[in-house]
Amino acid sequence: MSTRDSKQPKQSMPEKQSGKSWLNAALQALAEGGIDQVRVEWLARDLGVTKGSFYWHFKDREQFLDEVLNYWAEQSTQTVIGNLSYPDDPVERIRAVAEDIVRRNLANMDPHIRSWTQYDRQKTRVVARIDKIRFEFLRDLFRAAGFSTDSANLRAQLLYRYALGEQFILVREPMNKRLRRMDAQVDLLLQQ
Amino acid sequence: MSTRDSKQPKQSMPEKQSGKSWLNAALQALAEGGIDQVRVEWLARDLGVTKGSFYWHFKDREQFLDEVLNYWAEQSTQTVIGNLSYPDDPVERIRAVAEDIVRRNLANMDPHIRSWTQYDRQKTRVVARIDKIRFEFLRDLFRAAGFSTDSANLRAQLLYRYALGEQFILVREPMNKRLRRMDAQVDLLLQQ
DNA sequence: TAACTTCCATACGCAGGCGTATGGAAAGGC
DNA sequence: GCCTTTCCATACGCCTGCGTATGGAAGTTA
Repeated sequence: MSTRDSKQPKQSMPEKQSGKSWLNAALQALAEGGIDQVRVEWLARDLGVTKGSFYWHFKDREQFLDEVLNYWAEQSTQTVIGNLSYPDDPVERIRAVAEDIVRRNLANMDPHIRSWTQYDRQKTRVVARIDKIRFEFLRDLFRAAGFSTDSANLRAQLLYRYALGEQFILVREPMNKRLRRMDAQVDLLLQQ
Repeated sequence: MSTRDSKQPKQSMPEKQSGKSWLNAALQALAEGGIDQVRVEWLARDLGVTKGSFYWHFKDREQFLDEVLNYWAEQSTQTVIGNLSYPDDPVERIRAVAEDIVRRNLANMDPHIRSWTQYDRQKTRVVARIDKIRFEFLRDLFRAAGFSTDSANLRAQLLYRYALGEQFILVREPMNKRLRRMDAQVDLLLQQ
């Protein structure tokens, strides 16, 4: 799996142990200032170590960034599917998901990930895979709410891309107003 | 207006004359590979000249990029408002705009502009101004189509952000399929 | 305690991209 | 026909960030 061909460590998987802190630092830096801020020496300073550490854990910056994307993809699928301690009624689930989208707006990595990966075919495909998973999840919600496959597709696509677009727009409104608006928009999507 | 304090040229406004080619080259490079590809030496190579030209026309890269953004903003408002040789019926105008969004998807600068400006307050505000103009245009279309102000706001926001999100997603479908889908989605938005 | 592994510090070389200094060609003005 | 202005070429210095080489500290194993 790993490209590094050094001897296998004795314990189960200690490779990720300290490498993870680099990955987390990268995601944080990415969210704050874009991929341009993800520089090995800067991350090292953030982590209180030196480049020596980085180049022990990772081959080079390029491979590191690949791992960063995969790392995001992993915990991204986990979050979407894991966070589903949602209500039982499908309509209410749709509302809950929509509310989640609005609330987690600022904490969301999506716009940063997309802005970064937009110009790399490989990375674009990784993101597309995540999109597919999320879309199908949304579509199934609409189907469970009683919509036909075509109808559910339409609504899920509309909602998902709407949510994505939302994140790229500067919004100044207070949270409760945004939530009410989102609610009204979901109403629209729930019409037969 | 201009920050350069050299003597005023005799003719009306020749300053932009040759500077525009740099701005256009910048937009093209931006669309192809992101802001990272907008390097003065690379643009120079694209234009068949050297850096000497660049630093005659512009103070430095930073100010140049500011001008690039303003340049985009200008022709962006012109396009949105100028392209309105659209039909008379408001509903048909909405459809026409939606179709335009789908068709010009690839040619659109928006995702590249946003990916670039996302981490700069000043630039973000410039983009927000454009967003406002476009949104109000869309909202007025829905109002003209008979919707209340609130209702039109809702629908315009939904449509605009949907269109924005669309551009960040890798789409593999053929054009006519995408157009039909967009049509069905506009139907949804046009329900009372 | 000697050897080995793991993890990081230090120091350096190197390339790329920015900006500047300077000269020069072409095109008018007078 | 000179002088000025406009525009660009050439050449250079500099700084930043990447990667590498090497050593060393702490823990582990035998």
